[in-house]
Amino acid sequence: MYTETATMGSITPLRASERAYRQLRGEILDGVLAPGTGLLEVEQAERIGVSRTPLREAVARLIADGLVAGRTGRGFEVTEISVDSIGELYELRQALELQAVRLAAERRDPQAFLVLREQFLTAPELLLHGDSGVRRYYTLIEEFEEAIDAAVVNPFLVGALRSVRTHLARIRRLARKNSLRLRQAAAEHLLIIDAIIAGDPSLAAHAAHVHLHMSLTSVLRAIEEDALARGDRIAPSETVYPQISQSS
Amino acid sequence: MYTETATMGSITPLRASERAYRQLRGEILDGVLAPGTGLLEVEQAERIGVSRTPLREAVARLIADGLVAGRTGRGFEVTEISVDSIGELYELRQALELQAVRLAAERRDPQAFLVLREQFLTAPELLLHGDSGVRRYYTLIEEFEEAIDAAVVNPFLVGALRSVRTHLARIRRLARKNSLRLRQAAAEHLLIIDAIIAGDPSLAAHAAHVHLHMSLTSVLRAIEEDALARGDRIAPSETVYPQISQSS
DNA sequence: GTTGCGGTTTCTGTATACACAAGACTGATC
DNA sequence: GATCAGTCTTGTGTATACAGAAACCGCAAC
Repeated sequence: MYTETATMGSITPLRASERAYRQLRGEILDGVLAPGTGLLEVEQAERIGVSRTPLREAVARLIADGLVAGRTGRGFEVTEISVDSIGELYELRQALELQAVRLAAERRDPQAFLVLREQFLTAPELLLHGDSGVRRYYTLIEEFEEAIDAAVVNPFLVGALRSVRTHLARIRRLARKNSLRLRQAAAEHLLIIDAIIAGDPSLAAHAAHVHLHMSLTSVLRAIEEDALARGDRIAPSETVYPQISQSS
Repeated sequence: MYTETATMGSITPLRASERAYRQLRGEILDGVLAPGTGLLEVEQAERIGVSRTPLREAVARLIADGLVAGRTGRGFEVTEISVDSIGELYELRQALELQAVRLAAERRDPQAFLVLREQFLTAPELLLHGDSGVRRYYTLIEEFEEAIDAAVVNPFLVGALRSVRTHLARIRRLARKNSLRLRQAAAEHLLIIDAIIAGDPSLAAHAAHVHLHMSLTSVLRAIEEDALARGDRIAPSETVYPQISQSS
């Protein structure tokens, strides 16, 4: 959004602030910088190899993204992800994605989604091919999201969606999905795509609603199982939807 | 969100970057800095009375808000508001506000909305009292929005709503509403409030949908009338929804 | 043992200086 | 007279220096 390098692939030396932003953002999304980690300006500036000025600009952008929060006195810290915040994020996600697929169904270029449809049909087979298949599947999801963005046109809505996807990327790391769930998800996506091709906004929205419900349920269950496997004590009454204290 | 001055009213000297941000933001929202205005760092830093470093931080936040866009070569500029972008903003607004009132109806504290209800009942009377009445009415709207935010709880959703409201503030300036429309709007708000009090999410969402539709129609008509009054040539076929070229 | 106060240290917030790049202007040549 | 090239101006991107403030540590008193 800042530096247009559309013509050629990042031949531009890239500004220091942009480098710092991308590196920090990447490290936060990959979990290298764990939630709650306290960061100091000088320390990070040295590590990344830029001076404090561009680093501060990068941090300002991360704060705007909601990936980092300014601490009162000392430095800044990577924001926490609580189970509550996952539910909250999905409430926003639902509002945005239902609207997005609705508009996409009204305005779509059928051709683009017909191509996507073919690819999603091969997903179950794809997911039998181990880790590389899973990666290929995730690129497919990205192409799907890009097709939606292109069909929706609306920059405000697309911007809000991008923000949500940033946080989703962090959550995905928390609960790596099993391949059974991924096959289900592919089928759910196929339904949404069919509705969009058919130009049926209402069906597209309802299919997306179903998908998001399944997705949230799966994520929460995976997190819960991870917690149990690590031996965290969870009271029996809370096993279905464990309530963890909320930051923010 | 940055500086907590909850205890006392802005006794804190306030950081230079924060001052620059608030001043620029205020001037953009009030239209003092018109859309399309080109801004230069040195020039603005001098005018506001801060050095370039905090000014750049302020501009970075404004860019994140979508109020300002970086120009390729020279400086930055206040973003344009096209008629298309108003429609697009309302598409996002609809997604967010319908979800918000839905959740508010589920989670609300009835007491807060009963108080609001009483106040909104007096709105038609209030709006007979000229300009001060109109200002009082707008504070009422703000209280309504705050009550929704409090009832929704969800920080992600509330954050997205705040962003939308920022852009709405600019649009309101473009098309100052007549008092007839404001009385209608008050009645529409009352319906939403009643639905929330009744704990009926679906009714609340539908009432909000109606309100937004009326609001958008009114805004577009007001802008069109302004354009005609200024003598702008609009082709007859475009009178209902004039299509103006889109920035962003 | 705990609590309060003061000194010290470290970190942020801001200003400023410097380097590099992109336009603009001027002069020369065709 | 027009066009191109070189220089010059101007503005951003970055580094760094300085000042003020907040946290930490130690000491002392209760």
